[in-house]
Amino acid sequence: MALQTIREAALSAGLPVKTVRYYDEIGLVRSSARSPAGYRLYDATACHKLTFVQRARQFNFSLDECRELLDLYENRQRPSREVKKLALAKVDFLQQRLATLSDLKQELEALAERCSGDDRPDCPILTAMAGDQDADTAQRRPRSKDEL
Amino acid sequence: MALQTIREAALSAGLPVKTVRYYDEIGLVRSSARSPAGYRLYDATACHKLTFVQRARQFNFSLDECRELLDLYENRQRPSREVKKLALAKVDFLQQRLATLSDLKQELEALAERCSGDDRPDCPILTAMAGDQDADTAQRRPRSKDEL
DNA sequence: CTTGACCTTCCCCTTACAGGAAGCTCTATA
DNA sequence: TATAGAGCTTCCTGTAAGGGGAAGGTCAAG
Repeated sequence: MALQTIREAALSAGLPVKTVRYYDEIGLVRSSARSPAGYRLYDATACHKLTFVQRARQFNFSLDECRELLDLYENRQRPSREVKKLALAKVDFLQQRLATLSDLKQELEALAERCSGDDRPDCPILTAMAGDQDADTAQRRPRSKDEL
Repeated sequence: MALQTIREAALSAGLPVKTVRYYDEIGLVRSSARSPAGYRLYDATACHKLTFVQRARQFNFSLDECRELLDLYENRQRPSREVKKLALAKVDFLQQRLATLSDLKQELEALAERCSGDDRPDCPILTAMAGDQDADTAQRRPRSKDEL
């Protein structure tokens, strides 16, 4: 298979051109060569890596994690243990996030349910946010690092 | 109640000082005054607003949404309808996120389960990301805007 | 009088790109 | 062969919501 332009490579991996250029720039997936005019060129291996990263991204892995996974994938000696570790860590992460979001949704749903949603101004949602009932609970739960 | 320094206000709202300064800077919650030396000073109302925003943030509202909620809260004429609309939109948003993350977690869990996780290098996780089975599915699902 | 805690502004860093400007290159068509 | 249009390049700016830290002013206590 011949070398591909950035557009073709991006298309085959299901990524925007800008993203592919970015991956090259940060050294995550380098273009395999440059044309005399300076155009990025991608061979089959590079295209493959782009696809790999695209999939890993769909599984919610960060670019740094993708880098690790690519390394593991490329290193034919790596033990599957390490990959599994990464995957399970991600599963844990997702589990946490799910629990938090689920709680959040329930609380918000409950508040919304008690709101008349008409022309009257009384609203339990605003009251809940304005009230001082658990001012120090907030202290103890200062917005976890892992956003969302 | 006397005016409070930024630290005291931050503490009472359960927010980092940097955050309170940031809210002032972007005009979300302005400090009510400045000391002769230029120190930010917060009165009870300002502190109240900080707490309000902190709570709204815990409910996953963006700063822009917090601004809207604050407006609604301050405007004694607003109909509760608008607040409810915002809340329900957020609930919808959370619902979407939950569904996506849940799917993701299940897929990843399934993959991890099939990985031996030992010294051998074969790993279905990496295989799944490297495989070409649904190269165009990726095309049709080009990473939704609503991240995570 | 000095130390240490607190405050100020200013600037860069983060994630993972998107949008756009200025300018070069390639191809197809008139 | 000239030119239009698509495609490529680099560079710059912006996003959300602050965090980290430098340089420097301020305040209360010992």
